[in-house]
Amino acid sequence: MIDEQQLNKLFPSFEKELVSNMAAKADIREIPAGQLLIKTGQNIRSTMLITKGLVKIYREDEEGNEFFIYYLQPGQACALSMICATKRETSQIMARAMTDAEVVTIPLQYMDQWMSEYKTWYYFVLESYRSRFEELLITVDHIAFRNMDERLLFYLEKQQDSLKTHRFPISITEIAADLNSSREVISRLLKKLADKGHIRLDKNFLEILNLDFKAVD
Amino acid sequence: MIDEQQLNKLFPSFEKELVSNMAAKADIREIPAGQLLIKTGQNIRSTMLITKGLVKIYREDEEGNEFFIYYLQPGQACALSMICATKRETSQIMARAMTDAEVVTIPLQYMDQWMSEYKTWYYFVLESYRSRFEELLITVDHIAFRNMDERLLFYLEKQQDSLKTHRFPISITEIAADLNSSREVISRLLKKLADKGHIRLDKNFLEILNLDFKAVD
DNA sequence: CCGGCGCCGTGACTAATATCACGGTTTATT
DNA sequence: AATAAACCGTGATATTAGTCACGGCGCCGG
Repeated sequence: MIDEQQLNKLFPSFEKELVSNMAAKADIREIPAGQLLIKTGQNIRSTMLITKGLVKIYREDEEGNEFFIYYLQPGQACALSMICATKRETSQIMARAMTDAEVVTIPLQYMDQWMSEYKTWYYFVLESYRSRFEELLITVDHIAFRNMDERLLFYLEKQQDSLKTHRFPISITEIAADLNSSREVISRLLKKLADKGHIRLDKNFLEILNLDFKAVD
Repeated sequence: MIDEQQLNKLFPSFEKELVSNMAAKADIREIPAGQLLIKTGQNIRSTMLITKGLVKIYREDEEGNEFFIYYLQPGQACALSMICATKRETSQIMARAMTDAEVVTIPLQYMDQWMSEYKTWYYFVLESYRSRFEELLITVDHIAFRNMDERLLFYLEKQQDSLKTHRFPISITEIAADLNSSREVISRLLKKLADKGHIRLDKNFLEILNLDFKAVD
């Protein structure tokens, strides 16, 4: 059973009736850390709202290359799942729980119905599109215009912001996959950053000391 | 004055009342070929619907590098202008008229008001987001996973589809700018394609003969 | 205690792309 | 005709990133 109080806290903009309706109509799905929520090519029949945990959204091509797009946090929706759901298309992305996670899944018909019934719902949907679109545009910028060293910095900042900590567990191999680069390349770039005192690496952890590059060559 | 009949034809999904309302509240803007509609950093206060001509949407970074994103055709809206307008933010993109063009500009307040008043309007807005989002995702794929030769092919296909012709005027310099590559690189790649019989180049024109690569190395 | 495994660092090499330098062609303008 | 401007093609070279080959370290299960 869905906890209305929790929903209220995570989605404070939603009107009361919408929350009740959601609690009645939607399902809760628990996802253990590491498991996939959505797979490329999968049919999507529901919209997902994150209520717990951290979900990584990434792209994967035919050869298995990955490319990190963004994280979803509690209180956010998978904009892609709305797109795919309403168009009855297959997913173009992968979603993986990075920690134990919990999502509310809303069947397709309600997603659309609530759009006209609840103003707060469609504002929420629109805002999800907007913010993800902008994020995606910035991502395009980076891969189009920047070299790997700058992209790596941007990636680290994003991690810091999403994980809300300066020190987090991550493997170099994973960073390389996220940026669709190779372990060796990232290893060398990180070493440079460490040499300059911007980060510190210990086993399995990366600590960000200072990413302020304004005064650095 | 806005021609309601023309609006009806271009936006067949819109209900009659919406079209009348639009004709009354919106402005028409004529843009000569080559001119900018939107510039990065500009404040956006209205949503734009294309009614005539072809509009190129692209990204530009601080150093003036360009990156083509997609074309907008009559009957389509600039999803970005909706985003920027409703959030009162500055534009993150450039929009340039490739041919003489005409756009309907809708003041911010109506964009939002109509969302709740006219179902057909919000379906249209949602659909604009959706399709642009997917297009952007595919673009990300290409720059993340593909080499320039494949990206060039994809670009040519896109041109062919948008311009609805196999033969169109374009300079190699412009293709290079669109792909954020360099003229020399594109020149060499096009030569390869020409040698294999896939395209033909004459001065200022590019003719696509056959982009079917299934049986080619 | 040993072997396997996953992760890591590094030097050498290769591939892709960008840049430089140059000269050529066409077109418009004077 | 002379000149300028905007294209274009091509060889040489430089830069960036990806790949290969290797060895090291730490951890775990038998």
